Amino acid sequence: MELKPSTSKTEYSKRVYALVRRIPKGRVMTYGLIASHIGPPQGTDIYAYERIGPRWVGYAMRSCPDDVPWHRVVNAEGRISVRPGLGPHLQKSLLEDEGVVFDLAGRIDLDSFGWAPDDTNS
DNA sequence: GGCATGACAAAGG
DNA sequence: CCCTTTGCCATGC
Repeated sequence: MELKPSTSKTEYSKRVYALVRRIPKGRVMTYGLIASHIGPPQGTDIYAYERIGPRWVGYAMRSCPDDVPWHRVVNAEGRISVRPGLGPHLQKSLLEDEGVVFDLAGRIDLDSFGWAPDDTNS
C-alpha cells in the first residue's frame, strides 16, 4: 500500500482503522501495539515514533468512523481510556458483552485477551 | 496560520 | 496507588 507523502498522516489513520477493524470479538489491542505493528509513516523519526506512536493512534481513534470497534482498544495497562463526552462505563459494557473479563482493579488481562495481527489463535 | 490541547507511555516522586 | 513530567505531532478553535 502506497504512502503519499502529503497525505501520509491521513493514510496512517486509515491504517489504524483497518487494523482495529481486524481485532477479533472478545479481544483487545493496546495503542502501543497498534503503533508498533503499523510502523512509522515515511519521513518519521523512528526513535521519536516509539515515544509518540501510541499517541498518534489515539489521535486517529479520536474521530473514529462508526464501523471501527474502538472499544477493543485499551491502553498499555489494560485499562480503558476515557473518551471525551463518555464515561468508561460504555466501553466496559461492550467488552464484557464480548466476554472480556476485568479484574478487581478494572483492568484487562492482556496476556489472555490481548491480540496481535499475527496471533494464530484468533 | 498561530496557540492550546490531547483515546498514550514510561519513568520518577 | 496517585500525581507530575517529558516526548512531540495532529487537530480544533
